[in-house]
Amino acid sequence: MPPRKPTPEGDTDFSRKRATINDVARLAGVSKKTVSRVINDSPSVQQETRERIEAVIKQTGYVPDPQARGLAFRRSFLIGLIYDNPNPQYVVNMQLGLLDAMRGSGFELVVHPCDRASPPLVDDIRNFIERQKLYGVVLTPSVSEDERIAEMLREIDCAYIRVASVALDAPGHMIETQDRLGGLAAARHLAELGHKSIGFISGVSTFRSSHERRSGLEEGLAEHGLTLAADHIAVGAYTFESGRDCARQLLSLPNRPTAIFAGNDEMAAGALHAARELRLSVPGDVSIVGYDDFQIASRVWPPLTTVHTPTRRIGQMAAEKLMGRETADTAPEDRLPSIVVRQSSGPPPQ
Amino acid sequence: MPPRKPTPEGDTDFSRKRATINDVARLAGVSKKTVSRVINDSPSVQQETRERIEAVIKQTGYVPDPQARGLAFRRSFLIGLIYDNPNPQYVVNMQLGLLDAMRGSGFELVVHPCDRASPPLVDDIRNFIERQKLYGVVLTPSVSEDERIAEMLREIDCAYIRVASVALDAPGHMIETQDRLGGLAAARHLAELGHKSIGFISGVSTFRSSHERRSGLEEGLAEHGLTLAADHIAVGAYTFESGRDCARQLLSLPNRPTAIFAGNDEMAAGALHAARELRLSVPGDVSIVGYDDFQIASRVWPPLTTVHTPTRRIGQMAAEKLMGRETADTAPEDRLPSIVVRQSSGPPPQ
DNA sequence: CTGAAAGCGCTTACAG
DNA sequence: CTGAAAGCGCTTACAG
Repeated sequence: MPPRKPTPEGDTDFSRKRATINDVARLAGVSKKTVSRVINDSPSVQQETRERIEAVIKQTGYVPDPQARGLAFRRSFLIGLIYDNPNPQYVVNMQLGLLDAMRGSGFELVVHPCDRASPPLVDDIRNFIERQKLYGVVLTPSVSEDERIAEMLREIDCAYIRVASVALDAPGHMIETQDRLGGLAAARHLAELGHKSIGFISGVSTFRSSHERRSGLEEGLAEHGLTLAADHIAVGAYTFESGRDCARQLLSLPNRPTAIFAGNDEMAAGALHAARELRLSVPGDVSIVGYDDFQIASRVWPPLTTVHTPTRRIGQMAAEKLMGRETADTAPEDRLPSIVVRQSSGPPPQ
Repeated sequence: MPPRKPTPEGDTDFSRKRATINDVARLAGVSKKTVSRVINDSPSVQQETRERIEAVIKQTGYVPDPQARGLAFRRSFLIGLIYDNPNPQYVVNMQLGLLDAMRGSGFELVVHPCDRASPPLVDDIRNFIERQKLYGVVLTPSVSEDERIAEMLREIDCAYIRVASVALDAPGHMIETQDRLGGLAAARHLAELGHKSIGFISGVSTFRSSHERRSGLEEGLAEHGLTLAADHIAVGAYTFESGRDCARQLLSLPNRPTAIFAGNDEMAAGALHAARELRLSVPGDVSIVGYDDFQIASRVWPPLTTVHTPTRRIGQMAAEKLMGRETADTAPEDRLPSIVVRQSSGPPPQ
């Protein structure tokens, strides 16, 4: 078979080479500007013309080139995920949620981990956004809580969504995870089991969630006439090791708590190790409750009672909001933290 | 302060608006083509001219627009990560490694999880690549093992790197993780502890790693005159639940093994749960060895002896190779699996 | 070694 | 409602 001669005037085989806006315009007998109007859902196209163009688009399998479109729009079709949370499961769940919403939209996800303590952080993010002309960005804790970044984003007029435990910005820029409610659920669970002496292992204080989870805990205890004793609070760092160390400290107290609420599952897993070292049984001697409901919660022994966080759903909501495609309201149980009772919590010892 | 009048002929304030190739050309008194030559490291630019242009680039902070460059090149500066491994830690480590190598290169990472069982898989990936005109892609197991995808990649002439346990392609397209060596290390460790009766929980058979890890195990056992009994092999699915179920089966055998090598940490964690249910102590009654050395390995009790996989380093090597920037040879211990001894393995019971 | 023209595949003004 | 021209910021192919 001899190589096919290119037929510049009437080529209609787009199985190998992708069709362009010019091909569609030629085949539909209109100008490329009119094709552009159809692509961009402009209302000012005659119904009949629109249908003819749409037929050609379908037939040729034409898809607009995001690069060319981006160059002309001065804006790409890339969405950036900017994060500093080191937990792999959080990161992956968030990515999956964003991608859930982005599937079929023509947008793609560019990931950008960062270090909040890095001095050039704000400039780095700014360069990343300006260089790629990002369509918008999603920020997760704790970088989402950094006002310097939010300010820069407004300055360069970049669309953004901040995922955080409380409203830090205008509603259009926020997805709230309401971690206070998670702390509240943990407190109620433990109080209802009969615990009166409860310990708290906090996450690192630079994460807003640490404070929200604690304030929810205190609110829930107060409902039952209980308070969080000062010496029953230990400040960890959301890491396994810090959870273990904090739990050692709390469980070595003469008046040791009968239950510990840890700020996340990693620290709760550390607390489990500390209890084992001290030959305390869980939940017989001490109940332990985590936060996140990541895989680790069901891998440790005993499986952890924990607060489930709908991270993937949160990610989906964030991307929908960024793309201006908010779907119908989500049921609260789908987007708010909720307690998952497993085997690490039980009534206090007699 | 009155708004500055734009000065089309001599604007030199690029603190707000980014400089373009035209600005640099004008300021350096050359054509934009010559600036383009400097950007692209063309040798045919006079030293003096080059220096003048470089000075202007530095002064203006000019960075070429990847979108415009991409449109002209017919290729973007995006690298795609295509994966179907559901383990969050694997995914995140791989991403971090790729980003390690990409930092400062001007490339960005676009993530593309997929489902290998999906019928339109190959077309989806092809559309993803062609639409975004990806510079190249990195594939990880098990999609990296799919020949239909590799074939399509060659057909559309897309640069690609396959990360897999063995060489499935030309060296220029491969990063080998050599999982056989990991199985070998696990076997030697257990044999040296004195185990004679060893069980194996395999990963899902559609992952090449399942077979490589097993063949390494058998090779290591053979070195000590041992073999893997047929009824000591259970086929899991790389999941926690499958590991638990397989271990239940193996540990309920009349001639139960004194040690179990699980194909990954998740299954090893499941095996730990099974041992606990059966009131077998680890490692007193049975030793358990995992594979991956992800965080979970040190969170469970007892902390797992496991095979460490340098996933992040592997990712870094993959991106370097894709960008044609291979650095000096890595020490083998940096890129090969190696055993990490913790507390889940010990001598067999007397 | 250097440049003027044309083009990558789109969109934004501006007309009509 | 539709289109011809100019432009987004680069590079390729061709000259000189």
